[in-house]
Amino acid sequence: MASAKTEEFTQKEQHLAAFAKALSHPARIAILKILAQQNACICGKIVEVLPLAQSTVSQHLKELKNAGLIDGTVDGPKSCYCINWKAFAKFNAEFNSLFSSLKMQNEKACC
Amino acid sequence: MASAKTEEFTQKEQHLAAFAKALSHPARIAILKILAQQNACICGKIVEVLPLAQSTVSQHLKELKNAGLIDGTVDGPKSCYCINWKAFAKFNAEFNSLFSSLKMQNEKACC
DNA sequence: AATTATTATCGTAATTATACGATAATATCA
DNA sequence: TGATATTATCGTATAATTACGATAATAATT
Repeated sequence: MASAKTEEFTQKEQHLAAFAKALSHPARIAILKILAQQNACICGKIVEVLPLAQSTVSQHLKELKNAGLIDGTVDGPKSCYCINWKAFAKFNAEFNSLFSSLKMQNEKACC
Repeated sequence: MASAKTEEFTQKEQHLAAFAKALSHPARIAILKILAQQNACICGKIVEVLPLAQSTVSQHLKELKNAGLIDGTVDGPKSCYCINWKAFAKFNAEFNSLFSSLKMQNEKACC
C-alpha cells in the first residue's frame, strides 16, 4: 500500500512534495545545472556529461518535465530542453513561504 | 539497480537531493507544520492528526530525523520531536543558492 | 511487581523509483 | 528512397518507499 494516502493531505502539501520529489535525486539537480549553464538548450549533451545511460537520462528528463520544472520541444531528431523559470520561481517561493510560516509560529528551543 | 549511481555526483548535489527527499512526501511536510504549530514538541499528537497509522508516522519521523530536519529526545515513555531550525535554515539557504546560481547563468527563453 | 501508556521496531505486502539494454520512432542527410 | 543520428519508449531486474498490524521496548503509575 505504498503512497496511497496522499490524497488525505492538502493540495499545497502535495504540490510542494511533488516539487521536492523532482529535486530528490542528484542526477536531476545536475541536469538542471547543465541546462542553466548551456546557453542553448542542450539535449544529448547531458548524456555525455552524466554517468548514466541514455535511457536513464531520458527518464529523469521526463520526470522533471512532468513536475513542470523544465520544458521540452522537439528540434529535428534532437530534443531541446530548458528550465521553466516561472515554475521554478514558484517552487522557490512556495518553499520559502513554508519555511517562513513555520518559523513565524515558533522558533524556541525545545525538549 | 535502483539508486546506485548516486556516488558519481557531487557532495552538494547529493546533500540537496537528500534534503529534498525528506520533503518529498506530504505527510512529512504536514509533520513539520504540526511541530512548528505546537509550542511543546508534540509526539503522539501527530498520530491523532494525520490519517496514518502510528507505525507509519514513526517511520516518517525517523526519516526527517535522519535527514537532520528534526531532533528527537526521549521524555519518559513519550518521544519529543522538534524542528532543527539550524538545519532547516541551511537547507533553505542551499536551495536558494541553487536557484540563484542557476538563474545567474541564463534566464533567456529557449527552444 | 504488575499494569498501563507511549513509541519504536519487525515482518510483510504493494507500489514506486532507478537503471540498463534493446528497440522503436523521428527527422535529417546522402 | 535509404542510411544515419538522436531520442523516446519498452521490457526487465533490483532496490527503495510506503503502509499496516503485531510485537517489543521504555518508563511512569498503581
